[in-house]
Amino acid sequence: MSSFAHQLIRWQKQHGRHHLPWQGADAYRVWLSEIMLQQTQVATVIPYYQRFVAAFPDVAALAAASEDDVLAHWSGLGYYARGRNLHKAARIVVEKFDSAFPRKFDDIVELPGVGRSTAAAVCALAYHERRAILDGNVKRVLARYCGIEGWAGDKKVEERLWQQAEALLPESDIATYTQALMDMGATVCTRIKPKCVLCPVQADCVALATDRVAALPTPRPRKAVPERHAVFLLLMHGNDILLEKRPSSGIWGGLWCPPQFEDETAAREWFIRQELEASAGERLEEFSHTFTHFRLHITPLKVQLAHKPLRAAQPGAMWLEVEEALGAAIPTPVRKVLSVLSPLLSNQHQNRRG
DNA sequence: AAGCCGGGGGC
DNA sequence: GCCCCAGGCTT
Repeated sequence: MSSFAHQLIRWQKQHGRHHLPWQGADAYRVWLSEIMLQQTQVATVIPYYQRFVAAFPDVAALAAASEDDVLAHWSGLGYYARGRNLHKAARIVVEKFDSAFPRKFDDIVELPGVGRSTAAAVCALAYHERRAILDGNVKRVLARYCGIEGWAGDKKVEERLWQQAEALLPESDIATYTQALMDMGATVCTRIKPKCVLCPVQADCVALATDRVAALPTPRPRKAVPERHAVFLLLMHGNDILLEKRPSSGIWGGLWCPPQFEDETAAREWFIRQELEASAGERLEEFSHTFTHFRLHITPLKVQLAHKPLRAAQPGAMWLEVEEALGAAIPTPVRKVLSVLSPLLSNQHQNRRG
């Protein structure tokens, strides 16, 4: 066994994390945790994971649930395609694998939302199979340990990292080793101010030996984020608000939001076309929401309807009490607006979904 | 290869 | 503010 793997396994037993809620769990829960942990930090995931397994204790329960219910439990976690794919995958597992989470890597990696690294993580952690993972932690650890230059998003760089990840695998103790890589990256080989004096492989680290720890891994090239504007039309009737289900592709796919417009003029035109009559209108305080690739400035426009709408809500739309809406599949900025709208709600209720 | 897809932690 | 996080999918 390489010294690298041996040192990591030894380090893990004494200094690794041993109380994460999905550790030692079955393949379903390991898979669920891995999906939630994609691009999301452990501390953020834990409360979502706890609520999720309580609601959907096994893959059959998840498959039996509605996509809407699944997304309601995903609300606030972001990257909602993960939630939609998770639900889709659960139904595939029920149909194609008789409700037993697949045992083979080739089957797991075919599930929607599961790529090479996530499939390998499930195989290594749940099945103790000899598979290499390559997530953010591993990329950082290997870039430093092996002294690999270049942004990991670059195809050639990523291929080198995969190659090293495979080459350094131990013959046994795969689950412990895999967890060690991630725990090391999360607690010792951190992005900023790494604790090299505590590192079990400091003696062989190329970055440390060549004084490049702070420079590796090479950061992603940055671009300016464009600014966009939007109006949220908060159509109220008493305590009820109108929400529309967004198309499954694009931002906040499959989630429930107030009607959204590019500007106030577009919102007014839509309002008139719907033959609605307002008894009062109010422009609420503008706020902004930042995504990875743009910043959205949101102006909430609150309108009290004079009469109850004659027509029922159209398909893909629904009227909900504000309090109910806070328990639905809504993105964070909508949660923010609804919380302002309903200041009488108790803190406990507002925080229920985290 | 590059863009899209959220939200938050930590500095 | 900035950068990244137990990535994968689409174009």
